[in-house]
Amino acid sequence: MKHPRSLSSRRDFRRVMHTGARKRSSFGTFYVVRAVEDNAVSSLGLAVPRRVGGAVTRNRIKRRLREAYRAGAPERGFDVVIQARPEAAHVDFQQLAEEVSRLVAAQ
RNA sequence: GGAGCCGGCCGGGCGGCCGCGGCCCUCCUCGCGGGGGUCGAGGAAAGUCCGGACUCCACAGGGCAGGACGCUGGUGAAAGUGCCAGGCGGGGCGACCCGCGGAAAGUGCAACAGAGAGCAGACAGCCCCGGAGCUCGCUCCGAGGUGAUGGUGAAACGGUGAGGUAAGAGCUCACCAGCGCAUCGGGUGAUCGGUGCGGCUAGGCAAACCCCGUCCGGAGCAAGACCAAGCAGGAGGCACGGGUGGCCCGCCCCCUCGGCCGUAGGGCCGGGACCGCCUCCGGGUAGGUCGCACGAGGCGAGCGGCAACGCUCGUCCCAGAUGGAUGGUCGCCCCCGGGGCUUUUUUGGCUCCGGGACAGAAUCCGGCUUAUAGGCCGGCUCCACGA
RNA sequence: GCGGGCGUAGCUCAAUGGUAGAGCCUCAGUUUUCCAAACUGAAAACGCGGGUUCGAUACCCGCCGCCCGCU
Repeated sequence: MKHPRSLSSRRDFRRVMHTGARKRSSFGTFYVVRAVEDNAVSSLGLAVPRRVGGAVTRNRIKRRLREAYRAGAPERGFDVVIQARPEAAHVDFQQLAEEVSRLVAAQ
């Protein structure tokens, strides 16, 4: 399975965060919305604020979340924003991947 | 064996599986595709404290203001404590470490204590003179002398000795320390050593104002260049061509159109808008390419130099993302800590659990500073013991 | 990337080279039947580490934290 596209523009972030379904987990808040076209490649936006750590841990969180998404979440049809919390750096990867798949697929 | 000083280096390794970014090659069903190869974070990539390269502001001068720096000589493209070597002063038993223009240009500052704190000062004390008293080794009163003694303070206007004196005092002398001038010698120099003379003392703080010397234009790769796409302008002010940057001065240079003159550089005359800048409101776009990865470059030899470093030769090509790649996960080994077992101690073996730092390139480079688990190497000092 | 400002009692702020102060808060006492108010008293601080100075909250240097601009 391939990695999802990355969201970049402020506009896209706003769209997903305002119109999407909000779900919480121990390591972050999820915003999930159906993509405009059903078989478009899914998009993933990662919001990792400065307060969770330095550049190293923030990058690490983003990499782990991307990998966790790739491991099981739908390849097509969803736009997702994950707002990370400091716990995301320490959560077991197995648990992280299951949580991401479950919360996205539940939509 | 213990304690310590200085310098340099590394900063997990190997292998599966699944992935990411750049470049090259290749295949086809040509696309937002497949395959192969290759490269892919750091010693600090960090903080942004200095300095440069580079780009734009069209370009150089003088003065003022402002800022930075400050022993000497090297080195380096440059630089606040860049680095190396040296000088002087201070600290430490020592290896070593820390500091560095000027206080006899001027202004200013010093709480409390203390008699007195900046051309210093009589509280006690000491001494002399006059008077009075007396138990006649003194006491009291008055006028003076004195910076040797006490006490205060961070700091009290050289130290020791002798002479001198009523008591004292650089008052005089000798030596020492320190200062100035002259001079000799060593050193490129900071400065060191010596000789002579002078006057006897000139305090501290410039990370207080300041003085002297040296240096400094501004902005920053979101610089800047090109391409593409796209909308809708309005109000006010400034200027009446622009340029100079914080200010001033003088000077110089550059636009366009028409006409005339000149071989030409250019000159003269006349005209000058589209437009420009600033502030506010409103609208559009925030895509691509270049800059952008060969450089004050890395590594290894040789030579020169005490060294920093330089020169020559050989060899290598070594990240270029753009919401931002260099990862996720598993196994083995290594290191550290803890528990259990093994025959007791030391050494060791087996097994289980936990941990392995600080930290992520964004134009590039040279420094500085700060963070950092654990480990390696080299040089040196002091103490104790032994030979 | 470039630049600026601020860290002082629990909170909001002063003082600027010598002893750090005010208001609110807290605690104790007086007063009151009790509470409040009032009065009296007390506790409590210069972000951290070096340096300059006799002496630093202030001056200089380096860190740490927070806030704000410009592009």
